[in-house]
Amino acid sequence: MDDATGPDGQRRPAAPGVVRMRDVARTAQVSTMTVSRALKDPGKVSADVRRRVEEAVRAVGYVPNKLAGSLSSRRSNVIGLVVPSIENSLFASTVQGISDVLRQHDHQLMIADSGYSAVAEEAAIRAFLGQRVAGLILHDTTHTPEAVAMIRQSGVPVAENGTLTPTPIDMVVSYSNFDAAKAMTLHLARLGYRRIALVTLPASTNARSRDRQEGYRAALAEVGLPADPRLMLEMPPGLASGAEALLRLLEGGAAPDAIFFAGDVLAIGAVLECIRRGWPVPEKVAIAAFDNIDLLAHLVPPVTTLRLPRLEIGRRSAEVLLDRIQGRSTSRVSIDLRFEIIHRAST
Amino acid sequence: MDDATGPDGQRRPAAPGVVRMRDVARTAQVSTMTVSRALKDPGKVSADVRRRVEEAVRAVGYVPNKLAGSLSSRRSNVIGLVVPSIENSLFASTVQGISDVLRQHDHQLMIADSGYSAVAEEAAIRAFLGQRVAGLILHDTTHTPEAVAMIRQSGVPVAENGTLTPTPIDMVVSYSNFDAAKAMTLHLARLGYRRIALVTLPASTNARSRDRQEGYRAALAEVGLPADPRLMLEMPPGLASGAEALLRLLEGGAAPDAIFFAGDVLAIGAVLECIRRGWPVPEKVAIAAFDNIDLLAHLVPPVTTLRLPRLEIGRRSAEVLLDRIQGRSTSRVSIDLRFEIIHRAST
DNA sequence: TTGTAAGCGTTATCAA
DNA sequence: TTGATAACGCTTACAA
Repeated sequence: MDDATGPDGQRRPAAPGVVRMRDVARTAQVSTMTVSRALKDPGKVSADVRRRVEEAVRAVGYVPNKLAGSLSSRRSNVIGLVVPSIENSLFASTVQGISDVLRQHDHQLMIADSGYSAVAEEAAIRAFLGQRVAGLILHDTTHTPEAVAMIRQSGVPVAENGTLTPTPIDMVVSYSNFDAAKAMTLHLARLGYRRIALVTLPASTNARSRDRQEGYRAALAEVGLPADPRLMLEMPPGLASGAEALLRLLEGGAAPDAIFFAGDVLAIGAVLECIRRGWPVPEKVAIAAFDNIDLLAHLVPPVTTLRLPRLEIGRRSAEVLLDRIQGRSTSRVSIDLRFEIIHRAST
Repeated sequence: MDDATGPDGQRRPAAPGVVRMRDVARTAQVSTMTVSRALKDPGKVSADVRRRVEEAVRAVGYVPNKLAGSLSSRRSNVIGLVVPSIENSLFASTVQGISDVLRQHDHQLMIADSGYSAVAEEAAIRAFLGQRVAGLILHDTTHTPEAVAMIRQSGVPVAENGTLTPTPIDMVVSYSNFDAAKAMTLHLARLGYRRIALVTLPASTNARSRDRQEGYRAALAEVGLPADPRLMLEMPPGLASGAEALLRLLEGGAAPDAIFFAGDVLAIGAVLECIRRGWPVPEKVAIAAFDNIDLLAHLVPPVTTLRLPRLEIGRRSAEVLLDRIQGRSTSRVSIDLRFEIIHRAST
């Protein structure tokens, strides 16, 4: 057993309370290797040793150093997650799902946000790879070429979440924004609406918005409704934005009979504006939303929307990563999770 | 310069694409130490070497291994955060604030949620200490004794966020739940309301709720209003809960003229219930909320509430930790951030 | 079942 | 300004 005070090398001293495996080993009268075994694979040591080690761990207050462990074993138990915005509560369920699964499997979650910028995402990915994460979860599906190259070179498994992209880096776990927007548009058409407007977030920087626009157009084509460009609007996120979109559409020269708000909290802003003005929904105009925000069920009237598998996306993403990390699978899965239309009084 | 293929020790092979500092060193024709210097402190190497190293880094696609770096330097750039719930959007702003500051200072964020359980919080803290985080941010201010002991022994700086506790482990960055609840209650009294009800989340497990109840009582005492126990309610979180609280209070035998919802989205649920029933607010009953959720400003009527420094709490927490980590400060600060009453039409 | 030695990829230290 | 060497605290590989 070696001594902590080396002959010369005076490094930055460890914090006073820092306990190393060798301290446990000394207390338990065994080698560090035996401590290591007793901790990770208790079946491999004698009952007596196991007991002594456990006791020593408690006595000295030992917390194993994962940095050293991971460096040595070349194995990490940290997963890196990049979301466009931490503050946006739509992503919160997904993060919760990821966190739940990781906790059960003794893994940790590192999180960063890109502010909807691919360049910032690249920086976050580089930092995560520097931390030698065992896997990555990315909400966005568009990345800088450098980011993709780094990930490929590192060999780290990746799950992408934002939309069911046909060209994933590795694995995708999502629902189809195209299918979802198409399904809701068809639903509105089936209810008899003929002038269905679509409001999305700006599509130029957002693959999800683009997919939704295409799904909407596909639905119109399918039922033989004309695609009036005056009925398609792109708005910034926010409640006020939804109200503004409503007014612009209704007071323009080509008023819709239904508006499908396919983004953020736009629909809520619109319904509140209707309440404010005393406009009856759906008589004045029908309103549909895109996400199962709790509030939509409690608005007046309750709002028709899509139930998206946000939590499940998180859970499954974590699961497919763990499957790969723990060698249970080598396949590059693409998981299409299901959505559902929740019909309520607003349409 | 040594060779990667050792004489015998056949460990788990590194991933194919993994590049080490020695690869950069070989390419740039310098020692690893010089590469290390060129990367961390470019001023300490010659311009020529700097250029060669930079080029080599790019050529081989080198991403420094922080695990090895932190192990060797005994310095980490990871901060651990434990929140009660990831999904609860009230914490999202704080997380965003933390993340913003950390990114600017090249630090990473690890996040875990405790599900409002001190035992789960302890497990998360143990895991973080195992990762040798440089600092901890805890939303809760009540912890298991073991958790406190571990943190103390580790010497890691901690910032607590939930309420302005008089007995922090180390540092606190928060607002006073007592003062905030008191201020709003006084505000209602000043507006002429005489039967002011308080609805909080269950106080038995939540220090924040307790502080708010005490602030409410203190305000009543100060203005000489009686504290009618029938006017104090504890409810689980959620929109439906708010509606239920409203009905219970108004249809009980001791109807209030104002209700102060000091928790979660309770106030929103109550206002929506009023809209549903056509009850005029504040004529039928005045309603005040506790948090600056965007939606409150857009409801009908807009709801009086408190502007709490959620984002700022995150930013300041990260800042005081970094101050300590980087040796700019040794003091155990306690920061009382300010709140503000936003008076709107609902009261 | 237990221990010894080497090495994980970096940085601190000291010497040149 | 640069490099050689010894840690950092753990686990792998192998020997006893």
